Amino acid sequence: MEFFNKTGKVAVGSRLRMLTEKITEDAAKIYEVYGIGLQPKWFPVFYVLSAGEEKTITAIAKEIGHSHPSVSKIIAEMGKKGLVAEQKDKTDGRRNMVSLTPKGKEITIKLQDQLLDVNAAIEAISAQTTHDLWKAIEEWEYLLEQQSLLSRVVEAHKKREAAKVTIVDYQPKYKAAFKALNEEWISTWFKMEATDYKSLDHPEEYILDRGGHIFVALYNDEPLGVCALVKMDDPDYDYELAKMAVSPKAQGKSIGWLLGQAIIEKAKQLGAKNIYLESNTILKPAISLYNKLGFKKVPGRPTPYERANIQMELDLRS
Amino acid sequence: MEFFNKTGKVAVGSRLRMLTEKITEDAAKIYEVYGIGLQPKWFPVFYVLSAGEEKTITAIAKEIGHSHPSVSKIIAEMGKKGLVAEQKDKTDGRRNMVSLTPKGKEITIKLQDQLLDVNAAIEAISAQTTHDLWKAIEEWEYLLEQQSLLSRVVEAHKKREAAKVTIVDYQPKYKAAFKALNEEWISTWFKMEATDYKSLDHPEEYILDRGGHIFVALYNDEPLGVCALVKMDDPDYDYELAKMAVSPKAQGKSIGWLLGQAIIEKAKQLGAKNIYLESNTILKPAISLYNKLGFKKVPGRPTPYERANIQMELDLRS
DNA sequence: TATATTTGTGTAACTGATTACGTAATTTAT
DNA sequence: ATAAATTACGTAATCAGTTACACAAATATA
Repeated sequence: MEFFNKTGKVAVGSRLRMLTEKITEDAAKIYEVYGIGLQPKWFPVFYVLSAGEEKTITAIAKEIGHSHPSVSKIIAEMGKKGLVAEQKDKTDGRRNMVSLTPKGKEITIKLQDQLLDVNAAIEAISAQTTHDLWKAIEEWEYLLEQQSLLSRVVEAHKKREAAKVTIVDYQPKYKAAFKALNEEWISTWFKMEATDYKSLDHPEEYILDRGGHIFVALYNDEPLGVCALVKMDDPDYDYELAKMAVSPKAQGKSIGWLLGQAIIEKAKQLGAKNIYLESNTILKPAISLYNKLGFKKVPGRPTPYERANIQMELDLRS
Repeated sequence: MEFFNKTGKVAVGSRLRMLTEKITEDAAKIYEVYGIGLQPKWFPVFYVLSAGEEKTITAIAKEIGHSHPSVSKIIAEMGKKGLVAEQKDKTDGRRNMVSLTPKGKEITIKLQDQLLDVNAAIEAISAQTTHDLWKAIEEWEYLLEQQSLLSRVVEAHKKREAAKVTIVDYQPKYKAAFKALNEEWISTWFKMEATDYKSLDHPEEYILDRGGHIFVALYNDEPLGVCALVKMDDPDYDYELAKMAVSPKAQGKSIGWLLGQAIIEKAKQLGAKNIYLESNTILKPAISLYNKLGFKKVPGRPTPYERANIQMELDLRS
């Protein structure tokens, strides 16, 4: 299919479907040629029953990977043709025990030849290919079980978006953004406190001039995230990670992560032995980000903020 | 899927279907996440239209490998959402020209990002596999186009059946079969002639004792085919292939082919320079077999048989 | 022991494709 | 110029699966 060369691999789904269709179409004809009176779609069910044991509908469904209504329907159809017998389980009234009838077993024998021939034909095709379809499917099944396609795509999206984000040093022109981004989340969850106004209205005096740093995350030259590294006057801690704020419209771009990384990098450059932070457990994504960055919870300390109910630290020496 | 390890490759169809399903299921979710308002099944249609040109329903169907009703339905759905516009062709009243609306074109741009991410995710999966699914599908598509699965299976069947056939030298116990098998086809198509009775009732005297040979094809020890190599008293020809007969219930076992091969082999051993035969053009499969064996039509010669209307020879020296 | 939860199954409705068929417009052949 | 064949396309029915839901039976829990 010329078409698929253009679209690229996004169309694996469509392409797989078409190959599947072609094969099942021929499968139907093959069953007809051998005149066994078995519908191709019955095959998986028939196959598991051919071992001889009685099985329940759900057990069959689980084994062949179909939904149970699908098996239920197939069994009904096969029953009509006299290939299977259904019987309620005596000890468990819910169970419908299914097994092959003598007529069904007869077909098992006839089917052997067909299976041999189909297998031979498929092996012959495989022998002519340099890429093994069977094994490739197996690998895909495994990998998709590890992580779904969806979450892989989301991951790819984040990675690509993150590449568009640049982290830069604070400049006076970002003053408004620094305040606005912080005010946005603070007033959403809590209310602005006096200490907030001090540092947000005067970042130069209260943060930079005292040996701190501020980073700004730009996306298309627009400041969508900010974060400060504040020098602390404390025997236990050198710096505090504070005023981390990311615009809600910039979700999924890893801005928080990139800002955190920049802050940690800067602290290391400054020879800090650790970083301290205060937050609130109501801010789940924030706490989860801090965890990912390596911060650990520590016992509470005095704080000027009402909203702080959790303290964390990152040890830079380990 | 454990199940597929048991069934062997007969179940490629089922297995492919399940992988396809898993992928398309996630595809649906992916479209949802990106919030583009495009249904996954619309993608192929959307894609070909995104080039910008107006296209007819059937042209799209052909390009993406769907049936035209499928495209017709998809276009109707997309039309309802205002993504495509339909317009009757002025010069050809049958044609329904379809193109993207401005709204549809807008989506094209939004879709770019999604395609990038999905492609990246799939490439990431591919990178982790040792067997390339994409290329494997391509190979299968190609090989199935060359020869359908059905005809490959039929071929495998013939080959397997042929392996069960053994060609043996004539023995007195096959005398009845030699006559019966020949009488069967002769009286079906023509009527038995005096010359027939001579050689069928007395094969030893009329064929073997005069330097000829008879081969019998056995299937499960049952004689289902016979053929004679008769010494000729003729300056042009050494031997005649005659009394070839295969039971109609033994179709698809290549018995004719195997007998023919044995006869030719024997003639070569005997140092014959050629083999002659007479037949009737009404016997299509026989003539086709003789052709496959290498016999060529030659001008008519005197013959004791009324039914002969074609003569052929095989040159063993070339 | 009474209640809640889980399990096994069947029915109904949906889905994304197909084939079959009908109709109208166009093209080809006589 | 007319008849026959082909082409474009829509509608209906079908197919092989699915999910959603209902209900009874069995099991777990308070």
